[in-house]
Amino acid sequence: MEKLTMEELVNYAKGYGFVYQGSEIYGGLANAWDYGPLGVLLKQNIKNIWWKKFIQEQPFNYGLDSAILMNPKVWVASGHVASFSDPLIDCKNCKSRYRADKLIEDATNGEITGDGLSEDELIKLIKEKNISCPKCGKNEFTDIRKFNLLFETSQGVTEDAKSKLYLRGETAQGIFVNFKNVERSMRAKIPFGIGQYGKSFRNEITPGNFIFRTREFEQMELEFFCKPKTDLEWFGFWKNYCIDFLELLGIKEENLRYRDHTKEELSFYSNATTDIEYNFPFGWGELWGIADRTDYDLGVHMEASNADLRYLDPETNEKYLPYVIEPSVGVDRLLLTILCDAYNKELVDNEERIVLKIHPALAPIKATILPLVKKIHASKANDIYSKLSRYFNCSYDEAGSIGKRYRRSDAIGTPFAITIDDNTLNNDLVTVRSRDTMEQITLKVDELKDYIESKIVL
RNA sequence: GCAGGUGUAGUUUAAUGGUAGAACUAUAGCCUUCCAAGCUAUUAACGUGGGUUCGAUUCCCAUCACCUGCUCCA
Repeated sequence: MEKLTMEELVNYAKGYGFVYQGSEIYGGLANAWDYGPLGVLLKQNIKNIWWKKFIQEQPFNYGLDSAILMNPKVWVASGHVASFSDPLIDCKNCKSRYRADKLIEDATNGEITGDGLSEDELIKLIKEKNISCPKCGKNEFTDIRKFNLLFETSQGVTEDAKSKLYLRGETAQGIFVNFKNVERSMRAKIPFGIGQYGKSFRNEITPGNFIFRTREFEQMELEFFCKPKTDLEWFGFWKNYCIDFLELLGIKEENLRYRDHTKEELSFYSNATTDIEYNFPFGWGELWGIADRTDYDLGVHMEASNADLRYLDPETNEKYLPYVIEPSVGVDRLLLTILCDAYNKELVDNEERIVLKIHPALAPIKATILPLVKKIHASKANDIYSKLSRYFNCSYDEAGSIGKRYRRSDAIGTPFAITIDDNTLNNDLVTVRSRDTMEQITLKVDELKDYIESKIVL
């Protein structure tokens, strides 16, 4: 197959009800996308499988659903209010845009870092050092404009009572502030983890590439708390666990790569970070970041809130601030990855067939029920549909030739097509046709539920 | 945010200063006992807003959205 283009994928996603452009009839809203009937099912499946593998099947992990609106002090303490606002500066001549601190850093070959400097200080430095635009060489810059990556909103009904709030920029902070609650109420012992999924919001400077980078997005985050000095061991454990997870979902290995951050790249608080990248139609992009965040997050919250977030080890009576391993992934990115990876075009008898080869556990529709001849078999087919849809998402299709209906279900990744014919009316036997192999087997109607359930468990 | 490109049914496209033709898809019916068959009918489009003009989908301007590159990227 030729390399899939983003345009083709966007058309496909729209045409089959996975993802639509947001607010489309009003001309859209930049980088806003809505999930359609199949998209929402796929997304739910992704989240459920993540929850199953990262929470349900891990005896030491707990789930959480924290609020999107939090006390703004959380975001001050976490550093998001300060470092989420980049000091941006434009070249008046060629209109190129730079981050003022980066500009200084690059121009001085790293001798001077712009970290922690005020706007005035940055401007002063640029003038003093006679720093010029790397693109056109002129040194006429605009004033610094702050670009806060946190969305702001307000709470309170009257103007006076208005108080500024932020929409959360990540779900992780909701976990950190609940660390003690979970530890106490669940009698949790280190090491243990807290995971949740939910929406986050960032005023990205440059969103784009379909649902890869949007301003409203959904994350699945796990914060795993462990004893200091065991952090690198656990980092390795979760890194491998994430890689295994992607393999389990059937993501092709050749489309994945793992990039360990170098010392220079690491955030100042991080001991280790690995990016799992996927080869998207637009190039390699970060899918999953696994970071050893040390005790940075709990530390800043302990200091800012005055709450004692230390853990008392019941065996050694040591009191310490746990280290945190954070394997955190974007739901939308993972969904995009799954669509790109599973999208196939095949020639069958010189006719093109679109097949979405996703794992049956991810498939939005698990089985489609097809009466071979509408007039004769529709009633029986409806009975079977009612029966099976109690257990999983099914569809029913009586329009067009049987081959056309097979193709339609292939295109949305439905793993099984169940055909009802005279053999069903007389002997309770149905034909089950597989999406991937196009092979057919005959089953008793009563065996259908167990057969399909056995294939959709991960 | 900058530069370039694109914008006609769901998709792919045609033509035109006098409001648009098709193919595929879809829907309904006929036919049909297992891989996009056939026949009949039907729905459906000039991104939005201005301007020029008797008249604009077409020319001009603005805007919006998407694509590519740059920049950015917790």
